[in-house]
Amino acid sequence: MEQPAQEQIVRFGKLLLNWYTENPRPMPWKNFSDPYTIWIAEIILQQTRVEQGTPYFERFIHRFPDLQSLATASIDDVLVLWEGLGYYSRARNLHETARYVFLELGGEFPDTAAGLQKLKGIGPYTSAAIASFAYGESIGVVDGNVKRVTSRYFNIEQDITSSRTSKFIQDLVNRIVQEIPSAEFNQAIMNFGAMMCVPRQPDCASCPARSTCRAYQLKKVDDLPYKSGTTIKKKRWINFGVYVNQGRVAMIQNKSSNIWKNLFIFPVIGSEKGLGSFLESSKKSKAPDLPLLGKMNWELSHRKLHLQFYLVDQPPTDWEQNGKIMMVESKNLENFAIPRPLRLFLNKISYNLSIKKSDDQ
DNA sequence: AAGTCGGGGCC
DNA sequence: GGCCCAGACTT
Repeated sequence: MEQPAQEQIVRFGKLLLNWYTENPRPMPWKNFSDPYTIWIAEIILQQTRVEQGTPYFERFIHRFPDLQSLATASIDDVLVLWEGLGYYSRARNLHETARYVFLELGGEFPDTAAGLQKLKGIGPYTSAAIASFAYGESIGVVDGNVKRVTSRYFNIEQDITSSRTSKFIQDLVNRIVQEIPSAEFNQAIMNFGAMMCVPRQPDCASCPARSTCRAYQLKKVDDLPYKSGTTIKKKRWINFGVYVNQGRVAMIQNKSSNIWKNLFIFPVIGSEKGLGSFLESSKKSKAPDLPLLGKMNWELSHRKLHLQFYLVDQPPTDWEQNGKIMMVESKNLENFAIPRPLRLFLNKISYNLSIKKSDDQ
């Protein structure tokens, strides 16, 4: 496919810019222009809706207001703030990059997209976002919004998950920001995708771009963007051992799997290797002969987990699972980063924990 | 290019 | 139940 003509992309850019001027969308990180704050916001927003990420951004900036505060913090403290947001490697890379920029680069971020993209956790999208918003570089962002809006407006029929299509769209928006201020255009097209050109049932009747939108003219709005088939989620079964004593709960930091890496979990029953061995095989292990406290199904982006929680009545001396088991006071659990399903389970049994504790006293 | 990384909201 | 979200990294 060939790039659209110059006058087409300029018209497109001006349409979106006009729409953006009349439809502002206040977001807390727009009050900042420094690369650190913009970087934090963009990492939090990766694969995350603005509504979901906003409270995390507020808490994060309050706790780590500048590069030094983040670079000198522990990864466990960062993960506590990240709990519930998912994709925890983002927090790990965030912390590592903060330390690198603070210690090795003298606290100064690279001021170009190419330089920024060398940092861990910063890819094509985030480097372009920081470079345009913080430094005014003429480079376009390509995220899910941009792929959807451009594929519809210009009738791009190629699979948007392919790298060739991403490059085509990157070249397209890069041409636009040669003519139009990059920061404004990037903000405009993402807001336009999130508020007007939405994935399902967009309100094309009130869209200011419909008269020149190719998908609208061809009645293909519902068919674009095109995406190749999705992979099925594999099932996994995991049995956790819940050991409670004097109001304390046995927890262990997960080092054996990339899922929930460095978060704190219950020790896993039936494997000395911990969580990782269960996530490798699809076998449904034999149910242990123990009291079942609860069951829970939990879906990740690529796994369907069947979680079972068993009550264990003996100290977990033989559960050395690539880490050290610690007895955490129930009151202190909030200071640990814990996966969502386990946190929900803990909240459900917290009443029993306190009962147990008062019984012992 | 395909698989791996979370969790929530919407239909 | 499937899809999408201000994606990046690994294989």
